Amino acid sequence: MESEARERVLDVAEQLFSSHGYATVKLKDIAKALNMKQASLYYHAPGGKEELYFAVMKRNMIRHQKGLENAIAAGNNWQDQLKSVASWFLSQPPMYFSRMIQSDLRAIHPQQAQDLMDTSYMTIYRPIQQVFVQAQASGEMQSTDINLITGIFLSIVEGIQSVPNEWSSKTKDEIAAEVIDILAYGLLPQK
Amino acid sequence: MESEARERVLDVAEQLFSSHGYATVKLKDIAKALNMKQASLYYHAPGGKEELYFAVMKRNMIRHQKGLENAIAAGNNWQDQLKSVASWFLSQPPMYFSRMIQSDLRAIHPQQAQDLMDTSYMTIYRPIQQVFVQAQASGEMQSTDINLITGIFLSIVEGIQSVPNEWSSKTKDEIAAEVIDILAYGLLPQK
DNA sequence: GTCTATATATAGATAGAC
DNA sequence: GTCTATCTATATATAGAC
Repeated sequence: MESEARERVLDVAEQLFSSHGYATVKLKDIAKALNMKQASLYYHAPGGKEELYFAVMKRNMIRHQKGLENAIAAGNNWQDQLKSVASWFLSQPPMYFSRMIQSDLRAIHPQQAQDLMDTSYMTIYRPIQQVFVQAQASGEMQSTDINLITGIFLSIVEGIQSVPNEWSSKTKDEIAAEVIDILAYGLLPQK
Repeated sequence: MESEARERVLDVAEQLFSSHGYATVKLKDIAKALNMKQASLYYHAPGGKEELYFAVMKRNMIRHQKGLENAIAAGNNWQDQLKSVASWFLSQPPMYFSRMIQSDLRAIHPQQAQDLMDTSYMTIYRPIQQVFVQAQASGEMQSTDINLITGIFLSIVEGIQSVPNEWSSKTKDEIAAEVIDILAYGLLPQK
């Protein structure tokens, strides 16, 4: 049971850690965004920076699990499911998967890093992978390398997250739909 | 004119900074990979960490400019050009563009950050963008949002960089070719 | 719950011997 | 060119007042 105040701390920490990474974000930055002093954070997060990061990411992943479940259930074919999944991601603090793996997890204890790797696999990677598995099993999609296309999809979503708003008058949802249409014409069975 | 020894320092620093980011990599890590002590780095890089990062990234981008130029010249149609471009990237230390922008450049002086942004635009983004511009102008590709598709392509290449080798028995070049084929069937003019 | 003050740890940078 | 020793700066963490 998390207190209201701790939730607020986690929210701000999540936004910053997600956007800029573990090492780049200082406790002072988080405190500043909350209009408090660095030391005050230890009331809400007695375990310090590393535990705060761990708690933030764990909560993030559990939320994604539910969000993705709903998103996938909302679509009747894989294109709609992926558009819905993309919308979900774009409604959340940006998730830079590759940076998490290549940078952030290297800076924390290996056991906690492994935990987050396993958790992200179960909560994020696997649900999306299953969309592709089912789409192929039912013949709605060409046979391609499942892990490859899952990874590519996640990369693309990450890419959309970081597209500057000035580059386009489109909303990110519109961009996502456009990209998935591009993917679709290549992935659909030959007509 | 860079000395042989400084080149070696830049090589190692580039590998580490590119893979894990500015804030995560400590001067001690770079020194260790070179079998020397942290303080010894200052002989080769008197400007310290920030200038080392700047020099490394600048050199990286200039090398990419030449590599991309050759890669693009090697292909007769946009698919071959992109495969060649992807091969080039995959032969280089991984370049995580979004992390550079979202994390690394925030940690250095704004003026140097702006310089690297501008340089990366000219040396990396623009050459790839031109592949799409020309492909569309000549009718070999459907009309789509140029900046969008350029960004997506870069995201995908980044994604391939970080695909663990165990996931697939394919080489990264094979993976890249496969992905571009997927893109192609969606991007080619309707038949 | 948040503060000031401060302790501790880590990282970056400098001086000078070899 | 690289080392040891050390200084300084920054960041994390703790203590205790309010």
